[in-house]
Amino acid sequence: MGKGFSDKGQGKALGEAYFLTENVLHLAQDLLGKVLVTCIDGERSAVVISETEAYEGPADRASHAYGHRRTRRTETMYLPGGHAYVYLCYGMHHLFNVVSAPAGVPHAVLIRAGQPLEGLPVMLKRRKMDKIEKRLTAGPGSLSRALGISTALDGEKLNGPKIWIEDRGIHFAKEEITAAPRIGVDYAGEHAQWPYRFYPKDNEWVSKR
DNA sequence: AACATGATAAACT
DNA sequence: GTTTATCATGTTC
Repeated sequence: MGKGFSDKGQGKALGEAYFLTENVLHLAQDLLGKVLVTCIDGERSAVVISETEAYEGPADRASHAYGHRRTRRTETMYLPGGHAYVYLCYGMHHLFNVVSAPAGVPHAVLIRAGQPLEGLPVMLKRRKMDKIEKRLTAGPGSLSRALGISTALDGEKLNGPKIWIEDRGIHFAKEEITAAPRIGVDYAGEHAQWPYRFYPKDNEWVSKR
């Protein structure tokens, strides 16, 4: 069951300024409820963001940019906020991150799950599914697959025409958000326990409780 | 060799 | 229904 979010009201695409904050923990929480829209090969789809993880660049052992590491892959994270960082994980999953903070500060927010909002038929087709279930858009790999996001979008600006984020007025207060350790970052030692993963309390469109 | 995962199957409660 | 194990897969370091 959904919360019955309307898909009628068109929102306004968020501009670059929104993504320039260095407070990536706040941004990760503020992105909950925002609408992630893609238009790939003319096929449009959108979800309400329902699970995020903050990666605090240089200070965060779980981040690809820990210690200001610069490689061909991580170069995207050093772009100014408002770009897409998409990389291949485990050889098959295209994980989508929102680059944040000013140029040179490699913070990012991993988008882990969303609630389907627009383009359900094309999302089902991309996922090779025939009916809607939670796993359609839960988990970063599944979400990207449903939205048609691939590493072809790495470094793309989040102001369209292929991918952008809208504010349609859905917002969660801090008390409505659960903070928990991030998934799949055990290699990061103590940093793996940091509560940098966020989702709205009682939201069912979350990859793991 | 490691990796910010997901699908599946088998063996549980 | 839930937990647990296994493995597919390819880029990066």
